[in-house]
Amino acid sequence: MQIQLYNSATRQKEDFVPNVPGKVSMYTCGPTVYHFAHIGNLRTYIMEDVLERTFRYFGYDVSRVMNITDVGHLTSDADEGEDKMLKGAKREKKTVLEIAKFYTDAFFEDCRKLNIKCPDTVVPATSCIDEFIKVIESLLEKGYAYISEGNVYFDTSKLDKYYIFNDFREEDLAEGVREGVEKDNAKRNKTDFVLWFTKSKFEDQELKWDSPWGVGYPGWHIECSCISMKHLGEYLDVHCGGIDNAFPHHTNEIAQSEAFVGHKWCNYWFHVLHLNDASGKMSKSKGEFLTVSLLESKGYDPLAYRFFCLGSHYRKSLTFSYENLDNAVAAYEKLVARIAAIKDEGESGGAEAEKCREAFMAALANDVNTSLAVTALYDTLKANISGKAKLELIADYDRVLALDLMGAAQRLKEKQAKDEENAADAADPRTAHILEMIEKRKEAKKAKNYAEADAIRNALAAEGVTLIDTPEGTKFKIEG
RNA sequence: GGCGCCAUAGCCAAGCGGUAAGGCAGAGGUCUGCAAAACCUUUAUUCCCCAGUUCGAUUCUGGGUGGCGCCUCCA
Repeated sequence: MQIQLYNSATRQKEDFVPNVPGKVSMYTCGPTVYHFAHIGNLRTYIMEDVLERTFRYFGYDVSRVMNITDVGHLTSDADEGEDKMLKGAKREKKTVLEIAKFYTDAFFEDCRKLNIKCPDTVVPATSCIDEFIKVIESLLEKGYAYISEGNVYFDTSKLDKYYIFNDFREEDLAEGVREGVEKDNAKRNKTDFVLWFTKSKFEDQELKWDSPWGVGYPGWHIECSCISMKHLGEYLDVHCGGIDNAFPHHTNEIAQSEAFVGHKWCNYWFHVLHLNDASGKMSKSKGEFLTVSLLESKGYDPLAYRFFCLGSHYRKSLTFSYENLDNAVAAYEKLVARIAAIKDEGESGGAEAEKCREAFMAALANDVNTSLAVTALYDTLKANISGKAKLELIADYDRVLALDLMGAAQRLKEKQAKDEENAADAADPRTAHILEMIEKRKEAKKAKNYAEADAIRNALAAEGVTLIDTPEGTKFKIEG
């Protein structure tokens, strides 16, 4: 089955054809590690993870690279013109590299909880300074870059076509739109950007390296271009990132990478739209700082958040609210319970099962339509096939959805089995107590003293014990 | 100011020229003394508004309205 992907560079859905048959090279812009990631950042990583898993599901051999931005950059959330990394370091009285390490670990811990597969190759920007310098030197040699007031700039006027994702007109570009971003008079063109800084905007820039142009640090865009080319070569299949990076970051990456290699660099651009809250774009400094840990502390399973993300398409902005999350939680728990109730019996596979699988694949092949893929999962649950075939399919789908469906169902079944075991274990004092109450309630019911019966049920409920009346008698469930 | 994306039931959301998927919530039912759980049934004469193209438009075109994003380092 042919995968189709929307390509931001051409603004249309295209057949996905990799440079090397059967192999996909994939680059993902990673986090800037000066603070915890919020769940909006993580939405992008979840959807990129689904993309990678989709490629693998379709049999591609995927090489995926992600950078870690541990070189300081201008802060923009509540911008005070201070280096982000340094700001984090000051806040926590640690060195910049300690901060980077701490938040890199925290990022991958969040990923682990969300079942986001760690990319094959993760590269901190600070480990590639030599590569950055080499590429910048080459760009200077080729005439695509110039030195002005100590900094090295990329000369965008040397390009036939600079804008890729938006059709801006030069004169309409507003400079310094964001607070704290000042107009740089050393640039020849409005759109030129820094490849190497020697004059830090910040007095106390901490991380600096020697270079042919003096002690300084690399510009932001060069980092991704170099890391990608170093690990994935001159021809890249897919480049991913949040939509906010389309301009200027990805536009600049294309400019410098193609100027460097002298030919087209990346074929497909995969941009994930933002998670918003009621007031708009989520940020680290505005409103509640929504992290995975915060959700966990409120009792939410991180995978319920993943399920929430899967319910919508990556190219549509998504609005977060606790109401919406609760909706996803209820749906996720119900889904797991339905899977746990499936009996593993009957024939595996079959023509009908294959139809289900094809519907699931078709959803993914259609520009990673996760919402339809989830629908395909529900349809499989309802399909007229054996329990065994259903379980096989669900386990198979979960290679992409990564909702730990089988694991969660297994744990639910074990819990149910344990509850039954507890119910049978009259030697346990708590169980003995519950059984005694159930017996009393039974007698009250027999005597049609329903007020008494309900009082007993309520008393047990207050202890976290839920009674379930079944034709075979009263069973109970202990919370937690 | 410019550029881009989006608008479908109470909520989330798919579909994008042939007469509105799916999920959550709700309602009704089976079961129950009543609940809970489970299961079954059900829930948009209509897709922001106005024109146009068409035999036919939620889907295409034009014009509005509203929301969101980007415009030098936020995913």
